[in-house]
Amino acid sequence: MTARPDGLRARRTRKLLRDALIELIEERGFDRITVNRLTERAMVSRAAFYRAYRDKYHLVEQVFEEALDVLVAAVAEDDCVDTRVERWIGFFEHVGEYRRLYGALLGDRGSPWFAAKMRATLERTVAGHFPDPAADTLTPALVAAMFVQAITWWLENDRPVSEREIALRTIRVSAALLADAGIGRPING
Amino acid sequence: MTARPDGLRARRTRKLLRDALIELIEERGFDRITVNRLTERAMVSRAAFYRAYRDKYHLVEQVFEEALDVLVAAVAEDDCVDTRVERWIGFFEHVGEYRRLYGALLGDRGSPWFAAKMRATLERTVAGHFPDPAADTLTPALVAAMFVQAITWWLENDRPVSEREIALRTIRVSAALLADAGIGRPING
DNA sequence: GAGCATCTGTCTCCATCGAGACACATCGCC
DNA sequence: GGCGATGTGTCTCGATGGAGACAGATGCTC
Repeated sequence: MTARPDGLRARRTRKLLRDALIELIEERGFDRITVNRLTERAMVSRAAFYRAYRDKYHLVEQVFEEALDVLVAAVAEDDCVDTRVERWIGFFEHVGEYRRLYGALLGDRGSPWFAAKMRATLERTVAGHFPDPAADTLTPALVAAMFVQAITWWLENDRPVSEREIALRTIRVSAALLADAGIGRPING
Repeated sequence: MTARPDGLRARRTRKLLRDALIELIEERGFDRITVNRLTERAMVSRAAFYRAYRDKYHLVEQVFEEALDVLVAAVAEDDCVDTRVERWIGFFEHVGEYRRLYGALLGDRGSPWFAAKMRATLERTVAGHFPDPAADTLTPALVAAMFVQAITWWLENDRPVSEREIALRTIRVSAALLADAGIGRPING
């Protein structure tokens, strides 16, 4: 746990716990998960669990953050092509790939904690592209909340529209929001 | 391997290998699977593989036989209700549950070996219900082949009809076959 | 046919994991 | 309030599995 060993066994233990976590969140919601059931489902001993994580919050935090890292990386990717739009389509593609995780954590059985964490992460990403981030903290917060809501809606309704469409619609609204705040090329400019 | 330990670790190793096997059969076909790729996918060491199984044939044999055992048990179940038909519907329900396994093993990327093994198993089950099994060995073989083909068709076409319908249609044809052989209440009578 | 890559099946050694017990907390129920 | 069941987090000890090396087989390419 402290040293986070990267041997096959340790990685496997973490993977099994991750998968079990997502399954159980889907089935019963995060609150009703116990370490006992988690380890039983994952076919891992409780001792191994505590070797890898402090408690179930630590586990879910790690899992969620890993996913968010990949997500932010996908959006922030500094390719030469001038296609901000493509990046946000990539964003929703990532969400689609990890839909079980995001759906479980952001959905009814999840916990407000995750939505808040995701909002904060996106907020930082958005603010990072502002000329003077300290000047306006409201706008990034609103944009971030919008994106989280877009994801939630998209997943709860079983992705009724394509990645491209949901991305375009969300960008359009956020562009209006940013224009109102007096910001020119707002996202990933 | 010889003693087949039933500790959590040993059971987990077998489960991981089973799952990896099915995945890889679906992806590349049984022939092209190597123990290396198998253990890599399963996140298990080669040493652990050889502790649990002799080779990949041993593994697939075990996995397949486990499933067939459950299957035969489902059909042979000695309930009081006079519903032979229900049992064969149960048969197809089982097949539906294990569709990834059966589909993988019986499909194009599988190996004739499995279909043959399955036919033989069903053949024994069918013959077991004959008054004098030694008298006619052709009829059970034909009936068994029919059921295997019904399963293959059903899975390859993504289960286009319900369990009940495929069961009824298959039973109807086999009833004709059995009547022709002069056998009265043929299946599970 | 030589050379190279990959796979197999087996081995040893040591890290990690499972079993199970521990005290303590929490909860629902009578 | 007391009680039983269940959960938590930590610990020890023996079992199991990973790392990695091995010879030998197979197969592909030049």
